[in-house]
Amino acid sequence: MKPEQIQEFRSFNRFYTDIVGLLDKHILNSKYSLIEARILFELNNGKGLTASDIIGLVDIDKGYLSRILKKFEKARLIKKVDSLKDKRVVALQLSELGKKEFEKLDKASDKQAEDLFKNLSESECNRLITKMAEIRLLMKKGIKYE
Amino acid sequence: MKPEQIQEFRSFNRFYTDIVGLLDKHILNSKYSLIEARILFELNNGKGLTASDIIGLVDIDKGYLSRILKKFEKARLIKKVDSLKDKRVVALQLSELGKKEFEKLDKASDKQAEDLFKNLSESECNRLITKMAEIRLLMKKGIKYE
DNA sequence: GGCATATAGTTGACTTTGTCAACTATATTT
DNA sequence: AAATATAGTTGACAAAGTCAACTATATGCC
Repeated sequence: MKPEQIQEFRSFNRFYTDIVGLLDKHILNSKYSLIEARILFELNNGKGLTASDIIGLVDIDKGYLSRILKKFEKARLIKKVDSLKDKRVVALQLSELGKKEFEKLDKASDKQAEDLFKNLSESECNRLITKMAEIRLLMKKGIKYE
Repeated sequence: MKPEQIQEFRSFNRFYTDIVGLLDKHILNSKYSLIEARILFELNNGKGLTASDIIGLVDIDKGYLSRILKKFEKARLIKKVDSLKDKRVVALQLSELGKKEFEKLDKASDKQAEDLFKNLSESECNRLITKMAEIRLLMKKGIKYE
């Protein structure tokens, strides 16, 4: 990759992470931290995940995660179900309350995205999202063989 | 924006921030935190910035920034120059050492980007970076009237 | 079977990062 | 010249994240 391209990439990163950072900051005037919201997302997304599964999905220290999950359990957001075949592992499931809480965050994030792009026309939205999907594909290809 | 587009946007955000998060994490086995590195970047970029300028550029609490700058000064990375016309403000300048330290971080980031994309062809790199620039333009347009 | 090694998750102790409000000093407004 | 605003500092604190030791169970291998 050429030096100017690297500069553009890094400049884009600063720009993009600043924006996402502001969005996250705003959402997170909710009762959940960014990482907690992400864990709720993953729990909603994949049923019966274990703590180890989550670590594979989000890059978090296992001790830290353990405490977050304990907090979630205490707040009745999740249920822990002991695995039968392996007594070390527990499957995690969002409770009804947990799902409701997740839905709230999810709706708020949707709303935020909608607001963010409210000045773009339909065709601009199309172009934007198409480009994001393409970037993702290209980057996945780039990363694959690491 | 359509619901599927919002989903794609948010999914892209998770993907992209995960990657950038990993890159940052790696760089930051250096002696500087992410925010410190960003402040060094801004100081290198704009000469004679004040603390307030930096707050305008990076979204940081002024107390927190004050301490970081004090730390930089102690480490001889910056010089503080009292403004003549307004005795409340101090202009900040990277020292030679500060510039050297910044260069190290900067080179490491460049290298990281280069490695990240080493499996992409020249034309793929072109497409990728072009799309990033386009996304930035579109998003800036979207945000402009907030 | 029985020992060595690996994995899942928990806990304690700790560091780093970030927040908030009060405060000093100077500048600006009225 | 009094009131208000701004730049930056400081103290006290809270939130986020790290690291290693530990328990319990599982797996590989002789």
